[in-house]
Amino acid sequence: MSADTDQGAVDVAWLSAAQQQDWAALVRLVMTLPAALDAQLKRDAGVNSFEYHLLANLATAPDRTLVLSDLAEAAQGSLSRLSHAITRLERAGWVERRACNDRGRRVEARLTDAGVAKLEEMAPGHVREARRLVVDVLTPEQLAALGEAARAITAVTLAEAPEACRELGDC
Amino acid sequence: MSADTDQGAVDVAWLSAAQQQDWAALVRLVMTLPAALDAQLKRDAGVNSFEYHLLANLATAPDRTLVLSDLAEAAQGSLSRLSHAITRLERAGWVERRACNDRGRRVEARLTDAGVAKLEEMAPGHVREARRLVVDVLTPEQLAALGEAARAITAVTLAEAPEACRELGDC
DNA sequence: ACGTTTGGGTTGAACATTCAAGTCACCTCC
DNA sequence: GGAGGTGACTTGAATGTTCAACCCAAACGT
Repeated sequence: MSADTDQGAVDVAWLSAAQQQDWAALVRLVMTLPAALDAQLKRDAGVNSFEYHLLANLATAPDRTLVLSDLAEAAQGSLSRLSHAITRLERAGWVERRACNDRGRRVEARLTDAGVAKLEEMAPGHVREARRLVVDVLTPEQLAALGEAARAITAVTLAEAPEACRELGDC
Repeated sequence: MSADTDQGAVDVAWLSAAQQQDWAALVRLVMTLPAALDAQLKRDAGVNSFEYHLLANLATAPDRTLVLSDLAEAAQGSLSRLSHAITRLERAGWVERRACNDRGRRVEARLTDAGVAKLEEMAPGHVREARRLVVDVLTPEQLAALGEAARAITAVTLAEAPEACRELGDC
């Protein structure tokens, strides 16, 4: 269809049988693991994993506060997605927005006490799920290898994520 | 909040520093890799990865045809999500629905010739992206280890996926 | 001083996904 | 031979995400 992206079929090396197996396993992983984690959070705490990550990121930030664009980068989401999400969290009383007098038009989000409480309430269940689905089903060596592979891959994907390119100064 | 799920904070073993590192790397992986793959497909072919998987699954099925519930299971999505997605693909002319005279109220989806063409047009780009983001950044041993870990994890997550429990006879 | 550009956010409409309800065909069991 | 189940979808409304447009404040250039 789109005639401009037609370097199309020029000689793409296909994958070996073993590579295909591993690729397929990875695809199944990235399809089912986030879904499972999301389901647990939704069921037990009524938040989705993006919102969870927002709260978690704020909790570890100095003064439980972050400028929105930094938070967006940390949680790997667009500013728009973040803005909508913060609106929901604000409505729930877990974070509050406030303009920072600093410079420009920046806004920062701060985790409220209720937000801290909420996070402390749901963190154990989340960790339990992380153990049950990942940590406990792998040997220590397997987990280490998985982490290493994940770091190698995200070295590429993070460098290209529209939100994170500032970190590497390449855009 | 929900007082019934309150085995809450009872003594959850937290993760070691190394485990936390690996867990965090995995989380970043499952946040960014699907997003990157999705973006490539959307940009170059105008479909999302769920739709791509539907077409790919149909392409390898006998007579390029699958009963919807089997397809939903294969692509790890709810029947409802599938139904909406098939409607879109049908509108684009890449698949067609037809009742199968078989028994019950089953419906099957068949990949049309246009669908085959579309898939052949976009597969190379997708494979190239898979190489670029995953296969080529890992050593063969790392890829194999990743595949192994992924299989261990999905052994749990797939067994619990509401759509896939039939396979293991546990529901 | 005054336009222009850039950075940082917000907003609303379009689109995708989920959730709950509804439909229809077949089966089973009084 | 109806009454109630069950399996396999469909549908519409609610929710979440993306996309494009917009707004405002500060910095830059002349």
